[in-house]
Amino acid sequence: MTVTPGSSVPDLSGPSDPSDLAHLSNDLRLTCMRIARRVRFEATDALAPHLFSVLVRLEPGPLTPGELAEIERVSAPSMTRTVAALVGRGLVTRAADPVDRRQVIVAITGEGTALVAATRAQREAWMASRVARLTPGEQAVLAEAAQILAKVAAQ
Amino acid sequence: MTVTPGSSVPDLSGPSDPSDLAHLSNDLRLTCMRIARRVRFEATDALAPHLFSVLVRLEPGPLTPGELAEIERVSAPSMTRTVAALVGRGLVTRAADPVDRRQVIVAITGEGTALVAATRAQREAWMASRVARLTPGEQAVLAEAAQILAKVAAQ
DNA sequence: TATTGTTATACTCTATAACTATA
DNA sequence: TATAGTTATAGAGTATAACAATA
Repeated sequence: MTVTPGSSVPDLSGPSDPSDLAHLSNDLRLTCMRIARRVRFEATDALAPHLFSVLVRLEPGPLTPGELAEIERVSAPSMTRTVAALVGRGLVTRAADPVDRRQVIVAITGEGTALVAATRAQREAWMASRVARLTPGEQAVLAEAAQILAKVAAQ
Repeated sequence: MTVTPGSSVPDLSGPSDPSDLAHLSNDLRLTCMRIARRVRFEATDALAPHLFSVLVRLEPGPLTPGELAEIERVSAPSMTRTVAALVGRGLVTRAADPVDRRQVIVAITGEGTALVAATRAQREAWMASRVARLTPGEQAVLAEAAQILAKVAAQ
């Protein structure tokens, strides 16, 4: 590695050879997967992953079952069941579309929004408590890295 | 944020108030989860997640079904099925323990090892191709960040 | 009698195919 | 005739409870 381990001052010349680059990308990948796993694991998820995922999709606004099935990449019958489960828990509502009555409008309820917020808060608390223990210098590096990683994820 | 967005030189004073810290930890968490998701999604996994996970556990050495069930946090009957599926694909072998004949020794095969290696290479390639597009300065920041994040994950 | 692992049975989530209602 | 969604049925995965083999 061309970067000194443990130093808080990054070597801005960056990795000098392909081997370093391979190590870096692999370390990053593994670390991100571990953190994601820990975050998911620590949270006492009150809802199964597929139900929670749909709930999050509905936060910006109502969608039809067909749209949800496409976004979540599951079949239409699967989404019918998933929506039914969420309706049964009072987390979403189903309503007939007034214009095209073949369609159904699925919308998140106040209870659903609250559940998503609570889960987010729980996951955020896990991460925040760990980041808070780092030195200001380390936090600054992570602040930089967060923006770079966001670009990587968006590619 | 006290850190200039887009700058390649981190502000080593770090976030100055709790709100920044909350934002940072949340950004990091979301970004890590997105990258983990993308990596898993992009890889054309030839094996279901639970099968792959067991295979990885067996890489260091053979284990019994009971040990695997505890590590993977599933029931013993579930592990019986999982091991049977892996045996059916030729990825692991089952053998009676010569000492305690109640026990079964599950070991990864050459084919199993090759499959794990191929999947790893695929996942690494996805990440490496994206990291390679970054500037040397950005890569240097990520190299620093990878070490800090590893500490966070290990906590 | 305790332990290791398997078989029996049931529940959940998934899918494809067939069906209903609407356009 | 085409489209949106649901119901019918089947295939994996999970679990608990009952069982067989071994210590």
